[in-house]
Amino acid sequence: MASLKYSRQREVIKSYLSTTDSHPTADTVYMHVREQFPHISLGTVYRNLNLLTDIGEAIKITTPDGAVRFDGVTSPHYHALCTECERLFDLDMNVSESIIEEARACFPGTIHSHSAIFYGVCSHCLGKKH
Amino acid sequence: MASLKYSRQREVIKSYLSTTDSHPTADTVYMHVREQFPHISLGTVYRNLNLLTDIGEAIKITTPDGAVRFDGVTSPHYHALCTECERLFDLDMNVSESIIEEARACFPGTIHSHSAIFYGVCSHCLGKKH
DNA sequence: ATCAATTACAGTAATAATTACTATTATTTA
DNA sequence: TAAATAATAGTAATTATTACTGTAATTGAT
Repeated sequence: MASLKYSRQREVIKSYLSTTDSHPTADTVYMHVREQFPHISLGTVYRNLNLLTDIGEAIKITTPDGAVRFDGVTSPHYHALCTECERLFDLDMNVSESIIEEARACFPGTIHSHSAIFYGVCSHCLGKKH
Repeated sequence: MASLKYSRQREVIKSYLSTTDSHPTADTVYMHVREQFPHISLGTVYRNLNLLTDIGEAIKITTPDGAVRFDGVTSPHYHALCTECERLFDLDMNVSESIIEEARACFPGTIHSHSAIFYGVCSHCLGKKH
């Protein structure tokens, strides 16, 4: 019960997420999806983004400035945030097993996952200086 | 110019942060600080928490559910979030240098810092089960 | 100590992001 | 094809945070 029903809106949202690596916010998703679905409502975008996150077909990333962004790449990976342009990048880097072991060793409980964000300046912004 | 002026309110906020490791939200800080300062306004709490963060006397941590929490411990450290009770813990664990090196190796830009949160179940919640 | 300049405050209004609600529409099941 | 269920659009409500404004506190110089 409470089974998932197909919806064209959700498919468009999913497909948009799968074609971008820009880690869009809900509002950005809304703007893009409206091109194919002019009458979609922002609430529908929110509901589906959260739903996709719940069923593991998207990842929700909250950056320190409070912005909530979505990622269609669901395999565990780290991110880099450019502190100049606020762009968020996927890092093509293995998730560290040793850091999990270390964390487990110093936390009196269980640890099942972790996330990390690296802060820096992207090559694009480095090029811009001077 | 725009120099910092003493305020008793800010001192009380700072002192509260220094005596707790509960990583309170702005609202929680507000509630506690009001015991000593019944007429303090929530805006003052927000302004000072952000100010303290800006001058490096506090750290702002945003958890995936969007909650913004503050930490009076300003030395770099990792956190563990209990997914049952939502409590946030400081991890007494060295910040990994190797993970920074790895990240630098695969990001075409500079990296100056990073943060990590581990997700799991704390000992208190583990004890509660069954 | 007093005064002028500046910063901070309390209290309130405004904003922004997200969620909740409701009547209607689309999808699924039988 | 009809009944049951879930999803939608559109709107209202909620929550967290910031902005505004007149007053109060702090500072630095006389």
